[in-house]
Amino acid sequence: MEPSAPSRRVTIVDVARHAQVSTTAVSKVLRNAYGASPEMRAKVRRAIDELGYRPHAGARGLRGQTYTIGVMLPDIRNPFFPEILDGITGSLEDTEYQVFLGPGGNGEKAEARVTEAMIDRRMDGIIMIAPVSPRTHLEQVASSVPTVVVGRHGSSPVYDTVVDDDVEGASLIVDHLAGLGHRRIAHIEHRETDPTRRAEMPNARRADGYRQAMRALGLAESIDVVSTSYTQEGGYKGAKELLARPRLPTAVFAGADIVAMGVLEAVAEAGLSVPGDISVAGYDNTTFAALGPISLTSVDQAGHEIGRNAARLLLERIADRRRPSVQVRLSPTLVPRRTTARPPE
Amino acid sequence: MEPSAPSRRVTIVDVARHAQVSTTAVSKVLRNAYGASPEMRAKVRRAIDELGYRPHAGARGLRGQTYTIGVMLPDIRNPFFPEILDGITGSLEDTEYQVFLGPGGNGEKAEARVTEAMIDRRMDGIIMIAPVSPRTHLEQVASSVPTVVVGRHGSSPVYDTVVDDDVEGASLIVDHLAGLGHRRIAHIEHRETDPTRRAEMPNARRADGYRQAMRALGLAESIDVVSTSYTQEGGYKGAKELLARPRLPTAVFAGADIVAMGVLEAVAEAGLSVPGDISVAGYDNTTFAALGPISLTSVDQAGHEIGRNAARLLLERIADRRRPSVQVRLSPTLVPRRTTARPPE
DNA sequence: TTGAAAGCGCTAACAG
DNA sequence: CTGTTAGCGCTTTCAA
Repeated sequence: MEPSAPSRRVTIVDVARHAQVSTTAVSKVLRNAYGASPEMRAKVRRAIDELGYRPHAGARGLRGQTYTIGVMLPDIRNPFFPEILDGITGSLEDTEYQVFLGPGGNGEKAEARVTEAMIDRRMDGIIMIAPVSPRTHLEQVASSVPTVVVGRHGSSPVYDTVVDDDVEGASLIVDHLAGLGHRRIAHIEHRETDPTRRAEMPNARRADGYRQAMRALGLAESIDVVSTSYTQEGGYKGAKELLARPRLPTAVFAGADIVAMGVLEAVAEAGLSVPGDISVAGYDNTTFAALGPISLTSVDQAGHEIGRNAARLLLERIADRRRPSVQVRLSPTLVPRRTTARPPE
Repeated sequence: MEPSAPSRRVTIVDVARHAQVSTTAVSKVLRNAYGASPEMRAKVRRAIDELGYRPHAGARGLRGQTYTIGVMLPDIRNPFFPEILDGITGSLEDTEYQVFLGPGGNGEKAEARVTEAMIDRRMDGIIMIAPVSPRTHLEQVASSVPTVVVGRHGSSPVYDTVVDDDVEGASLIVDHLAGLGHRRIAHIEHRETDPTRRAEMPNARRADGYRQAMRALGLAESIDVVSTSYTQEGGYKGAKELLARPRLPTAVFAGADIVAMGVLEAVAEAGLSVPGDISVAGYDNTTFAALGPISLTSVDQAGHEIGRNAARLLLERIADRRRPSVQVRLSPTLVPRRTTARPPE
């Protein structure tokens, strides 16, 4: 076997010649386009199989579509994304479209690089998962290619959105804890200063949902929010701060599972037990939340459903670029586990 | 802002006109190719900036390169991949190349689909991470595009490889446990029947490494391997089996962290404590192994280094497709944590 | 050093 | 229903 032999690939011309038809005919068969008799289709398909022909996506893209969907993933480490991704690829695997993930890694700049790269490659559509870029950038992307934005609140006329209701998710947790008898329920949020992001980012909505739910339960005076970041360290620091309060909270609602991990660590260090002395809840129902030694009460976003909807909306928008934008909102569910229980007497 | 307005993009012709030069000149500047005076370069670059021109990757690919690198990822859930990915993207971010991930999901078929899609898009190179496909498929891919295979033992003349030494990693664990005083050290492996895969897949090498290390320590008669799968459930079942032995092992080396999670669960169910009654070790040093409540002893593969090497080899091979293939082998390190300790008296 | 012209592989527009 | 023709946006000859 030759190392990467640049042997000429089979082209549409080869197929046409082999099948004794025009390239146009082959093209029509490839695209299932109108204007080819059944016999011709059969003949062409046979030639394609016999020659092992595969169309060159780049060349197709020069005139038509590239049959490529780009998914921008800000943080591949986030254990919540695989579910969404499965939903997307599952919906697309019976289509001609192929999904490629662009690692959006490090903030706005990396996101911009990836989206530009997707546009440079004329991808037919883009799904942006929990982007942190300013809205103007999202709209700029959306104005040049069909786009669906996932995990970001607020709507735009130029892109469709799919979100899970973070306000509802937060109240699921608060209600659950209050139902167990807790009153001093604290929350650890991700610090957010930018006003647009305060309105659009899931973390901010969760904090709002917490406040709303507390008020609805008549626990307004117990509202206690610590601002750190959605990291294990953020959870650790936030919990340290809470554990220094004159009156300890009996429950901590961490805005994300990873934050809850830091909380568990700090609580253990303080010699307190979970859930005996203090209940802890997270958000996202990540893989490790379910692990035996952790067993963290959390909120499950219907990741698979989110992905399915995103894919569906994108296909619809590719088919009709000027239809009005759509917003899909899904509801989360509570997953109670062993880190939450009745407060100490 | 128009919803996805198909407004004509700036092309190389626009740039050429704006700069008052030929398209050939612009092309040369784009590719840093030989044959353009400094003044011309400056003029062209200015035009590019002024017009906000970005080359169409697909069109470039029709004659030259696509400046796209594909990374096939079999299982996006595996917490070990992000490190490798960071290594790859880090090495490539100062180049013209853009990385896209292909979700290889469900076994050979999905892997084939993704690699074909990458080839259809004329990606300039492919990195396959821990592929499960038969070697013939890997070689077929490699024969049509520069390829680096990561996390798979055995070499091929047509592709380069980067692996972490799994035999060494296994012996790190066994030596660690033996050093603590353990003699009855059992191992849970991933069942592998295919002979090529037994030789090439990391899981099989780990099992071999375990046996080798046990023999080297004179513990040959204590060798005890249970074959299940690299899943939490596999770990659970494997541990159940081990806990039914007439003489219990004092330590269990699980072939992967996720397997160790299942082991911890089974051990807890049996009313035994870790590491008091039984020590447990994993492999991969995944994110959750470090979490406080888990604190699992594990083996860290130098993921970042693996990624860096893979990217470097790929660029070298893209530059010279007929150079002899290269194999890089890196060494893992032990990360002792709280799940391993001296055996009970 | 520069640019004109051909062509990469495909699809769209059109004519038969 | 079928085929011919003209590009898509770029790189690569090859001549000037």
